[in-house]
Amino acid sequence: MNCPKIKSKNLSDFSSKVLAAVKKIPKGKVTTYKFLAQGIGCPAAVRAVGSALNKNPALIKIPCHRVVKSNGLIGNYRLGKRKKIFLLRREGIKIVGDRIENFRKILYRFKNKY
DNA sequence: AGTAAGGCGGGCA
DNA sequence: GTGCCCGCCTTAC
Repeated sequence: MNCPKIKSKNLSDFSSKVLAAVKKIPKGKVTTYKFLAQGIGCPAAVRAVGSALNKNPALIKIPCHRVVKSNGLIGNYRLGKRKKIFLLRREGIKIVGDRIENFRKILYRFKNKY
């Protein structure tokens, strides 16, 4: 595919974009795989986004736990869903079961669509 | 190089 | 609301 424009040595172009975008998510907010995909100009690559995050090279630096499903569910996480929930709660995000409360309100949307 | 699997989304029953 | 199925793009073997 040709969406990615930036080249990187260790990371694929795609991953680089994804990671860069994730870093922009403000603390206390969340975004979805879909918006993320849109944000990097590949709205159809939602799955690929997940893959990229799964191989997250800098798990700590990159707040991948702030990325959830578009239906408000937590979704999965490299270190386990449980851990993801823990991290989110620690940022003030409330979670009930597997669902985020006030999902709509704390949802972060990317400004630049491409 | 071919194939399977994955932190998903959307549509429909 | 749930569950199933198909499509999507990338990465790993």
